[in-house]
Amino acid sequence: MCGRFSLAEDISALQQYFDFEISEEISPRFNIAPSQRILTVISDGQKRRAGTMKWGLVPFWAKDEKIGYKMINARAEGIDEKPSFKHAFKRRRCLILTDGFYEWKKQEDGNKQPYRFIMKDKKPFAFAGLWETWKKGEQPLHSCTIITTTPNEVTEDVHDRMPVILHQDSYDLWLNPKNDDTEHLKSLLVPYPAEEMDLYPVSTMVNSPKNDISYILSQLNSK
DNA sequence: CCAGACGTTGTT
DNA sequence: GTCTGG
DNA sequence: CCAGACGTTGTT
DNA sequence: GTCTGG
Repeated sequence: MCGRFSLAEDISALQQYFDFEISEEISPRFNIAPSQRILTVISDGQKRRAGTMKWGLVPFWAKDEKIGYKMINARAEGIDEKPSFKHAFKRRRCLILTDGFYEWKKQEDGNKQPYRFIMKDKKPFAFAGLWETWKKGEQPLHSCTIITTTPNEVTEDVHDRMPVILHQDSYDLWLNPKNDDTEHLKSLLVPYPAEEMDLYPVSTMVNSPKNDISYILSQLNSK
């Protein structure tokens, strides 16, 4: 996991829900893939600031930004010890905003069936992420990664990993750049309660008129 | 010591 | 930058 | 992560 | 099978 997710909400609703300031335009998408720019929230120590970052962490020491293609996920286990993640874990944690994510289940006939995971209350939510700044010539590149953990009772039938989803009351703790309580931070990186989540199969994940945001929303509303 | 990797998921 | 493997 | 290509010749 | 692009 977590290779794909979505962001179908309109920005003002997200802004109200997550309480951040933003100066960028973002567009809703039903299927966000690695290497694309995704909506993140960080803390400057005072306020929550939102902006886009490229999905695929490029550590500050990287010589080649292509390394980001291998850094789309970070396992929660040992995240504070891995050379690629330890710096970001200590100082650069972020939220990654979403309203659903996808996992593929391998069926007996060999085909893969995509499933969409959402909250039962259909509200947006946030993955725990890390971010970095990398100097690309003159232009700094901001990139990020999504942290994964073991599955809960809803996701385990489809996949053996799931993204770390944070509770609203732990956002500030996670984002605070001055928080260096490693054990406490790591204690947040656990599976989200299955009781609050829901899933349903989706027909296909290719770009098509049937897979735009209105289609996804109509599926949500018909449940 | 230097050189080279630094990651995850899933194996048609 | 920092760790691992040789 | 999945989906889709996996090639060359010859050039708008 | 393996790499690339999204």
